[in-house]
Amino acid sequence: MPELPDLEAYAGNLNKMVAGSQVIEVVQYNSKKDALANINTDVLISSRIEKFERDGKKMLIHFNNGNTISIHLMLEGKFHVADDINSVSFKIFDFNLNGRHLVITDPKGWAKMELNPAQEKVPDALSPDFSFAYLTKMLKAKKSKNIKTFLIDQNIVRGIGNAYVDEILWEANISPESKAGKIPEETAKQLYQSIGIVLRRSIDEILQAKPDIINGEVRDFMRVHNKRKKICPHGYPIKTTRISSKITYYTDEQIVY
Amino acid sequence: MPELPDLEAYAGNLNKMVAGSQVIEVVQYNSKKDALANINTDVLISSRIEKFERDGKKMLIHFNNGNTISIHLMLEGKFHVADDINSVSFKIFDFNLNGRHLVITDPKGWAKMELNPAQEKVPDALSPDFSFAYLTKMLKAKKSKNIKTFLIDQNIVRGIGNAYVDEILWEANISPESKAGKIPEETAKQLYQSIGIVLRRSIDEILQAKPDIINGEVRDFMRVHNKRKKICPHGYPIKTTRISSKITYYTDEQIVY
DNA sequence: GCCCCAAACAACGA
DNA sequence: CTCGTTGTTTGGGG
Repeated sequence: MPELPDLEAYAGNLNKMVAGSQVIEVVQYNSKKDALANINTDVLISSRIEKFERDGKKMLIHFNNGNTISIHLMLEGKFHVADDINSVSFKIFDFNLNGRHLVITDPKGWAKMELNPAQEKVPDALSPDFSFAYLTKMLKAKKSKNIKTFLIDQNIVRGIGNAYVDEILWEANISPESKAGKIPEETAKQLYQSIGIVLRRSIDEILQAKPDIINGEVRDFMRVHNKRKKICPHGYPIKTTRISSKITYYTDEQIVY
Repeated sequence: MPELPDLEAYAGNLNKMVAGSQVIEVVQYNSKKDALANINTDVLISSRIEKFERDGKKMLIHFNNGNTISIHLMLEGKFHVADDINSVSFKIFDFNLNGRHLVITDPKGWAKMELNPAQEKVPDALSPDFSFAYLTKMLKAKKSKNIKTFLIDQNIVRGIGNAYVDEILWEANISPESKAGKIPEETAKQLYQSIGIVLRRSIDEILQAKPDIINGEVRDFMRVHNKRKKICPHGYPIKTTRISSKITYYTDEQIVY
């Protein structure tokens, strides 16, 4: 559920709340099969949390002894900071920070965690690696791919999901039915800028609505991917359809390439 | 272009015309790259043609020294029997039968020939291997596959192409939009019988129209896959659509499963 | 709303 | 109208 802007907001707040804390104990609640596989938690004991860093749709926790834990929340995973561990349901992982707890929950048990994950090869949507040259190269390489499935494909660019892609395509005035290879150079530039604008602006909008957010999603500010809105800011009625079986919000203003 | 019934008719006539003939010389016209690859024609010299046998959409020529040549005509390949080899265009292969010639032509150069091909594992549509039990097993195994693409898939059953599949599905009263897995047992029985009925009847109808046919296709007798017909024998208007980009003729009488 | 895998489908070339 | 190969989409499951 959380996409890049949500996770970025979580990271900032988790840094404020628990960075610097020492890990006293770690408990894995391995209710579901392969969640948290292969984690040797021994190496974390007594280390301190140095920093939370978002990477694509994953959260990285860097420890001061050089280790890193990556967490992908999938559909329903959540971070919590709690004094009383018993008050938290659906726990899958608990960092005991000497009294306080950083807890990861997931009713579905689909969240994925890894110790010292390999370096990612695909650029994060807000990293400098995601250049305009890279975008145009990939638009050509995947020319017959639908532009919406292109943007949410984590093997092309990491961090964008089904909600923000609709916002980005609306901002760029590109129909979600377009083919990647048919987008003209000028429009690709527009798209590239819209990705940065929408993602960065949304981080601000989330923090404005919920300054202390570490889980859940704020979605009220969304221009089109928004169940409650009937009309986009330009006055066009918001329509819905399905693209590769994903619910899609758009307007007729957006141009099909 | 030729499908099972066409090739079956060719085989009978070629047996009448040139079976027993001795091969004096063989010439490969290797204009296109990989047509006829790997054929050592030496082993054919001086052997006699024993028999033509259709197998799926291929023609097999069995020689009396134990060798077999297989020929897939693809879209535009053709058999010819000619006295004057120079009168034949687009030659790709010539069997000199001491004066007469058995010639294979193909303007596109796509036809494929093989010496002593491996035994096929997929049943031919008119062979006993293609049992009702096999059909129902495959309908289950490929349950989400479209029924038309199922029947023309040469990895499921060999011999049926885009023309005869429409005839078969019309005969069985099954819409070409159906999913393989949704066809009830009773209807599958109907389908199984229709395959045999349509294919065998068509061989007769072809030979009735052109008793000496060894190339080209007779299609006038077709019930629905027929450009000129507007109405099927049951009085329903014939409609056209595309299924996996193949032109498809059907009527609304046919039930969608 | 997530990701993965397998199977089905579509586009292209020979 | 043929068959392969390749890339993309779809559907099911965790």
